[in-house]
Amino acid sequence: MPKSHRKAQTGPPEPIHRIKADFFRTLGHPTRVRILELLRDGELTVGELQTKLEIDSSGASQHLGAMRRQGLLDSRRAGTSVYYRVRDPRTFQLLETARQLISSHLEETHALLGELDDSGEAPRKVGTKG
Amino acid sequence: MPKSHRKAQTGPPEPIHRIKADFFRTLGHPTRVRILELLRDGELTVGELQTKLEIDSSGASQHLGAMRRQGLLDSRRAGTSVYYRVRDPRTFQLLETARQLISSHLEETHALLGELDDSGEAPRKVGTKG
DNA sequence: CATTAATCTTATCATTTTCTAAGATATGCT
DNA sequence: AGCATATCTTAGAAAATGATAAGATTAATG
Repeated sequence: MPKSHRKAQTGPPEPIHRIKADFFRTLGHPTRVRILELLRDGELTVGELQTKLEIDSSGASQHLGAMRRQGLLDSRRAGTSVYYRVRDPRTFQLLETARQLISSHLEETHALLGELDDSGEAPRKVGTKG
Repeated sequence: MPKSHRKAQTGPPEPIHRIKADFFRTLGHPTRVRILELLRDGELTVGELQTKLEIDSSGASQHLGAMRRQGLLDSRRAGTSVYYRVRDPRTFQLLETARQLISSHLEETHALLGELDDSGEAPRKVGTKG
């Protein structure tokens, strides 16, 4: 039915979906994904993470802070050091499911590349220019 | 050990983590999360999604395209309409795990709020200003 | 209290993402 | 072909995000 151009947003911005989107967006940075993987085997200090990630203290603090605010990480202080750890082990399950999804998409993509020589033409889906 | 400021990135930007981050970033928008939830019970046309989401065709196409490129969605054309569906059901498992993680964080946050009246002061974690 | 080490914060700028508007393509129909 | 509907693409403005640099806190130690 919708045919015309320009149609403005109307209702409230669906806060539930915004919360979920914020959660995923927090995971949407290579350094932050790496931090989670580094913390798979237990807690590490900011300094240790800094070294492994090869970033400065500002970057480390900012990324860690974002993930702590999002509830992904927990921290405790010991002297001048601060240890971070993953708060909920289900976070790793999430990462694993994501890995599977990405993996099967990559395989599919790879399979399609092979068909370029075989079955006549590229089996283009809608919107994929040939 | 690291004490000094400024330390530049050195090695390659870890493409594996970039790929994972891109995946999560694709999920990092309220409209895109909503699209996945709307497609939980099966495929819908762009026009149907447009109506339910109250967005214009440009926005719909852009979001759908991003998710199709990421391998989250699949599409098929039927006449002038295009039907979109979620490619892999594990995507819903991912959403469910995310929901659980968000939920338990919200509960924790809520519990902390309650303590403001009881146990003297706000039990501030590292870095939370009082 | 001064010093040092570790972490956090703020400000600014560059980059990326999203929104909006306009138009281009594709399909079906007469 | 000409027209209508649905979807996609592009371009530029606006908003959000990330990188960098400088400095502020916090805690331990002499």
